Amino acid sequence: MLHYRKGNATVPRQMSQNAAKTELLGTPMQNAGSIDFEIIELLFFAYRDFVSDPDQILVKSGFGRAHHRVVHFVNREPGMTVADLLETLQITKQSLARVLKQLIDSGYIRQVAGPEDRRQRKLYPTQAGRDLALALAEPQSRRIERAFEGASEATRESVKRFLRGMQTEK
Amino acid sequence: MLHYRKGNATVPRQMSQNAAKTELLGTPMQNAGSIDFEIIELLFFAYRDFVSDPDQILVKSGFGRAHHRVVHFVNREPGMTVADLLETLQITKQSLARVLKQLIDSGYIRQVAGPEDRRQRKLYPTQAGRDLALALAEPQSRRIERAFEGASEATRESVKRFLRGMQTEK
DNA sequence: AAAATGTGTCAATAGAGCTGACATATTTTT
DNA sequence: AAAAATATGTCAGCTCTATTGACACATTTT
Repeated sequence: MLHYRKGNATVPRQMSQNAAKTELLGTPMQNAGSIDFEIIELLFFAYRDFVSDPDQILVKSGFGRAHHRVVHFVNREPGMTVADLLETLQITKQSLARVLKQLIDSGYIRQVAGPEDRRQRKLYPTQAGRDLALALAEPQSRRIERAFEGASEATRESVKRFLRGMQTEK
Repeated sequence: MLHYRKGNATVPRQMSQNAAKTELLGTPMQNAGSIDFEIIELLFFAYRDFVSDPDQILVKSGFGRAHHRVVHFVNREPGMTVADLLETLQITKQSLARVLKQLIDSGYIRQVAGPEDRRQRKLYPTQAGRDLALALAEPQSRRIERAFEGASEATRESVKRFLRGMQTEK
């Protein structure tokens, strides 16, 4: 599954010519202390390709990955506040500010003062924002369906349970 | 599983007061065209927390996520070339250059001219590089083990199969 | 009245990535 | 031998995402 070429882990010249340079390691790192390197890499490759789909769409509108996250969660939970969004994305207010402003200026998201607490800025998608979120989710959904091809409902649940278990508990 | 507050999807004022502003959507995006938004979010949160462990270690040495990837793959496949690494990480040569240079200057990785093709720069970890890669993999491995807690071998295989299926085929 | 909260904004900075262009050494092809 | 291709390195300039710290404003809570 690794994308790089296997085998041919040639021992560097120094190791045979100069005994002092034993510091160079020619043996692949594996099975060290029961660490499963394969699944670590699988997660890396899976996620890398998973985000590549929306990334391609986003460059056309001049947006980036951060815009995707914001537009996704605001669509999933209309009325969420800026504080909710910061908590969800675990980024800082300043990081969010520019991205959110651009989405508001572009007409994908709007702010409404909270009905009870008027300090709050509740966030809602416009129809354009909803359309964008759906367009971004669609290729990701297709990729997931392909990965689950032929899988039972129990398998799907196992994968979801695993992914939930990967999260830091709060 | 969502980190943001559920419920209270209050309909914004405009929607009740001004019929012209129907553009604001108050309903959560879900079940649209059989898209499974939950697993999309699970992947996002799982990966976000998965990389947070090594990130915390790396800030201490002044390195970032890019250094992690490089040191990981060079340890997994000693003797890989710069071209192999670019292919694996799917980044450009220029992006890799700075990161690789820093790792070489810091003594974690060394370059050796290819024994057959002397244009090549084969990459090898030093012992310090191996130690770093292991230190970074360790908390990730613990997180994965926790997520697999009580899972059967078949479940582990199902998860791996799913992750493989998420990759773009080449 | 004072303190806390939710948000917005400013300035400065950093890490990671990009494109395009060009240089060098080496190997392969013609 | 000459030309083309390959592997790598490097330069300049750019973008996006994210950071910290500071401060301001309106509003709510104490």
